[in-house]
Amino acid sequence: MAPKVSDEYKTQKKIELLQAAKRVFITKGYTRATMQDVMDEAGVSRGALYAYFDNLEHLYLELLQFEDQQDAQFFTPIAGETSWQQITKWVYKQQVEIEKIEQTLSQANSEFFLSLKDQQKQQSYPYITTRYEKMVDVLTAFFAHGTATGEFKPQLPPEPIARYLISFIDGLMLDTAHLGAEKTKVSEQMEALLFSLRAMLGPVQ
Amino acid sequence: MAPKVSDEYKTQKKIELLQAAKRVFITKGYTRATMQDVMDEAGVSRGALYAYFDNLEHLYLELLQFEDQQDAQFFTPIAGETSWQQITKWVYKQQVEIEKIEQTLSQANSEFFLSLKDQQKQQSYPYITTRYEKMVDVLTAFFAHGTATGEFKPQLPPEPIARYLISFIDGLMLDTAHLGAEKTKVSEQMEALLFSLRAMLGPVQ
DNA sequence: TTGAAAAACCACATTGGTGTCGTTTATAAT
DNA sequence: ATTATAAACGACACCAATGTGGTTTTTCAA
Repeated sequence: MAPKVSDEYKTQKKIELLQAAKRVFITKGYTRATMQDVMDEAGVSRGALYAYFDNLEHLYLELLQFEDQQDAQFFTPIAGETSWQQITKWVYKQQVEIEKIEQTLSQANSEFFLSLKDQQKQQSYPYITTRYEKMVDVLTAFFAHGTATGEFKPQLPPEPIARYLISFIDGLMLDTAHLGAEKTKVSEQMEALLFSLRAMLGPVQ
Repeated sequence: MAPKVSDEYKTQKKIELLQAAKRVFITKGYTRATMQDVMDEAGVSRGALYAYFDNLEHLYLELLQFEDQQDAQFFTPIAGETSWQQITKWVYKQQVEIEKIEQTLSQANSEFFLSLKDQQKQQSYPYITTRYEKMVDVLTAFFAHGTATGEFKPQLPPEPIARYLISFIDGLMLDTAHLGAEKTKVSEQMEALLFSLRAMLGPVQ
């Protein structure tokens, strides 16, 4: 006997489908995207797509995880750079990301998270709820490290600073997704953010 | 001859329907709410509801305007209170609002705004796009006033501070709508906000 | 080469909601 | 009372999208 294609094949195909889905989500957002759109974009039949993903929600969730496994390491201490330099760089990276928000998944992400308000769903996707916590942890650890080296003299505990930073970025993304980068004056706001961070962290430099 | 019910009647009925709709939007958000839900909640027939509102979008827009015509005057200078006291109060009011986010329209609002990403729609509803601008103006004027009286010694121009403040609040709302008020630690973040504002505005006191 | 098994196709039944429209009911001026 | 008129009703046709399952096509080991 002899069935089947290689083990590779399926995961490769899956990645292909995820990439097509990503394109769809970027242009249509989450709410207005459909399985049909993904089929069309991937040039694949209904049955094929459903063989890999049960529904749009699962599809998005997989995409989210796939994308996530990229970043993460931005906040591990780097030799030869001060923590303040690192965070300045990160802020700038966020700015660039937000300024070309039309070409990112930010909008779709917001929609996706909002669409999960359904109680039941939230609990069945622990991944979603731990994402925020993880980011808080990473930032908190980063601030703690900067403090330990004597570079920061924080005026507030590190964790609230971390949460505060996340809220601001999320809000700026939301507003910019809605109004456009010119209307929200992204770069001016980033200046204000850096000013605030400096005040809260009291970097020595 | 003689037709018709009173002129009052219709506007009264409309308000009734808007209130029913509000309850629906609070519990289901915007995306998952349907005209059917509103009919059920209001105890009214399909035809009746459509006689007042063409579709869900128009319905929400009218509700939004109806709700908006409440606030507005929070940032007009008040005799016997410093600007810093006023803004502290406002921040606290926001905190309370966000902490009971399950009973407000915040979630529905976010969803509604996001759902308008469609280019065409955005332009046909100038009200939506000017809402943000109006809030920026109000806050900017408020900061400028506090500066004119010598109470603030701002380290940044007032407008970026205003936008920055709005972004943070929007982000905190978004995250809290998604994760709940305990997970986001609303009050700690508000402390951080006040700290930042103090640093940016340099209030004398 | 052949044939078993999986991958892909696609037609179909189903769902859930929308907006319309002909009909019934209620209102109030005469 | 009568009657013109508008408000409210609810059945219906429609649409867009979903998920299923029987069929065809590929693939690859024997």
